[in-house]
Amino acid sequence: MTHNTLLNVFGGAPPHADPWTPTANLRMLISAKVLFRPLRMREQWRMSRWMAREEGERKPSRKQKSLGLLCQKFLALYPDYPTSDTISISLDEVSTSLGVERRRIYDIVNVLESLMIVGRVAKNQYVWYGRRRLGSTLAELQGIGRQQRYHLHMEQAAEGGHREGIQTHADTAAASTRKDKSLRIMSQKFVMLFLVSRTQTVTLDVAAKILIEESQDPASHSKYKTKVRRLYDIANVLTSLGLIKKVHVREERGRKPAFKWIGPADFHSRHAAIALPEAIALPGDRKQKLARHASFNVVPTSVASQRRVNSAPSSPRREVTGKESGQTAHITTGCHFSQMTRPHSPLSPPGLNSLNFLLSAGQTTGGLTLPAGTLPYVLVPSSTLSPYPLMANRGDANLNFNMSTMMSPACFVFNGVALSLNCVVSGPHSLVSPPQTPQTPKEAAAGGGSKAFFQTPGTLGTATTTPVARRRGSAQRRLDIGQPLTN
DNA sequence: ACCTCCCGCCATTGG
DNA sequence: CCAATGGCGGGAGGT
Repeated sequence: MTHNTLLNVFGGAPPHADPWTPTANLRMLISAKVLFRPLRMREQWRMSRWMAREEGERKPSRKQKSLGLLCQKFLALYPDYPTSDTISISLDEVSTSLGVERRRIYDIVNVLESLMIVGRVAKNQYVWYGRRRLGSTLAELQGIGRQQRYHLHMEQAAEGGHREGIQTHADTAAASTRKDKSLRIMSQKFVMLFLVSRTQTVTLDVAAKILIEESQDPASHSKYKTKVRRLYDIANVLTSLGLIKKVHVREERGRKPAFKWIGPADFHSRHAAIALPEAIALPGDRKQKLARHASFNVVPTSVASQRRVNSAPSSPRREVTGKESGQTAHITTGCHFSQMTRPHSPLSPPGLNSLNFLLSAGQTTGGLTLPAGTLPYVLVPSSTLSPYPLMANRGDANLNFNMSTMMSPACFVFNGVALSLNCVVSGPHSLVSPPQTPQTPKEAAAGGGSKAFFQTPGTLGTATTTPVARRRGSAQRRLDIGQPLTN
């Protein structure tokens, strides 16, 4: 059974072949919704109960409606390891298909998104990544968790310790006006706790305390109960993902509800490509300056040498240049500009914090297809860029390349600053079509050599690189992400 | 009686 | 302005 099949069942026909609503009454519920749209949900619910009773049917029982169960149904609709990132999810269809209120889908999707099992693409539209990125996501969360010293937080919270004790790195998260104590964020933090814990066990109690403690919103400091409720929700989804399981921890005062990590523990081996040397840590001060206008230059090197490049001062280096500041930093594997679409995700703190151009060989790609709205991957067909068949960012759904910004003259905006991101690839293999596009003055000033760019023909859904005529020699080619497009 | 946590109201957001 | 999101906590089911 292919994705297509699933998708067809999913998107196409009316919801009657729905495996999750075996009983007629649910179906009726659904049609009732359509007919009586103006009715309040509560009444609809009562109505469905009534109908069920009338038909002498099994009442659902609260348990059978748990988020966890619902999540399992959701997961069952898609492959764990899809071969491409082209499976799209429509919340409408899912909620109809699973026969639940839309609100519930948001709960699930939010925690799935926090683990990059799905990615938000647009309104009512997500992409399914499955577990393909799970390893790297977990690794990243673990890294952040350590960096944030979450293990210390845990010890502290465990003994009902004081508050505000530990320095959570310069949290420059100023003006975080956002109501982002969201499920997404909570979920990521919750997971971090497991990944950082020696025993890989986390009590809801401790988790809740930490979450409250971190919440910079003083108003939420007294909402322990609410936090716990949310944690249960998250835990249910994580459980259905097979990442954690419920347990109890012994304590002098009896047992406390807790969860234990039973998911993958070795994130490193898998997906070697993604595990390549990454992030260059630019010295603090430079970050800002570089962020004003980052330009990433990639100089040809044999693929082989790339693997060890991180330590050896091998051939021509890839480098990052802050155009306006005139500063240059050398990097190893490449870069990835990370910024989030969604505010304050622990996964990618705002800022130019890491750059990853994955230049590993052997990646399979055709043209590239981008989910409308984001650019999680920048894939360059190996046929046109043989030494560098794949350029990808971290698979970070938060990466802030979205088509609309790409199409604006401003290129793309980062922290309110318009930027252009250039990846210059030189050598005989790098080929991309030169733009027939007039460039902004600024652009012109910045560049040298012919420009190539990602076209986004027609729809916002695709970007392609087109091979350019014969290229030879050491001519430099540049690949600009964020060029204004023609039209 | 305490642990879970579903349900849906309604404030926010985003388009 | 309206639809899509999703914070939030009352109160009911489960044990």
